[in-house]
Amino acid sequence: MSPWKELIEYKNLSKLGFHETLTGGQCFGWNTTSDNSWIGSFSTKVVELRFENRTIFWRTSLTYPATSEEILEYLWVEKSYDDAINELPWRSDSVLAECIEALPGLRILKQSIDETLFYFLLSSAKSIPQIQAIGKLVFQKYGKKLFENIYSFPGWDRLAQIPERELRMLKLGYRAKYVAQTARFIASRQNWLESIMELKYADAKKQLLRLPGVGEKVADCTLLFGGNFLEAFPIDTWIEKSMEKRYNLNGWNTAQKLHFASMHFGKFAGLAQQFLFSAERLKVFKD
DNA sequence: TGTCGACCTGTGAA
DNA sequence: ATTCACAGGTCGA
Repeated sequence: MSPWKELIEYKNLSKLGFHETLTGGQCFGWNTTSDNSWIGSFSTKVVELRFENRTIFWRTSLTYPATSEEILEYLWVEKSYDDAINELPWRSDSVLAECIEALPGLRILKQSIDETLFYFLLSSAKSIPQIQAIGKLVFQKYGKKLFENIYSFPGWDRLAQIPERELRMLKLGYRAKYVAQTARFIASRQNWLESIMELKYADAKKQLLRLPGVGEKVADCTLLFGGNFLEAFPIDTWIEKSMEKRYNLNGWNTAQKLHFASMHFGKFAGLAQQFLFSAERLKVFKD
């Protein structure tokens, strides 16, 4: 590992918000190394981050290094994040205001779409630690070793060569079929997944829904966390409860809730979603 | 269009 | 020890 360096001093960031960003279920490749540090990888670059006195420090692997610019981009530490927060309707929405106040600096990471799709194909009826665990088994067996205990995403072309039964042995359960079939779909269409990012949100979502194992929720997670579509608003069980309880949307169906989210939260609805999700999960509200 | 059970497996509470 | 519900869902009837 390289020596520690200062990445940025960042006053609108809390340890909780940062921790939740890295381990709260939008990504699955980070592990805590101490009370205030985390190690993980993105795009085959290995990085350790530390949060201290409102400052982020970083160091990187010597064989798979990242630059500070790449880390800042991955973490969405840019003015556009502050602008996005500013555009959310927290001034007139006390629920959202409370979430943002409780989790300063919570953000959407800029992950790669292929790896993000893979993880969320595994996500149904699994807890966050389990998604992380079974994902890691696949990385370990078919990916490249980047660092002690850190392996790379094997890629869809590689996954397409693996029989479903072999994936089942890695504890994927019925998700093995989703991964195997999706891998074959993607591998047989050159540049199909990457080209989705050039589309408009609605069209990109429509394309992803063609994949086996990808329903509305997984499609939105993939687009929000892996495609930088910040208007995507994944509705999972937590958000479902949040919208019914906090916004009195009992009896509304999914399409109606999505419409509400789009109207009320606007083009950064996905960021709002992350605040609502984490606040609900971490029990920020007294109920 | 809306509802319901099956689908794998692990974990934690009763 | 054994059961049972539930876990950031999707699919097909």
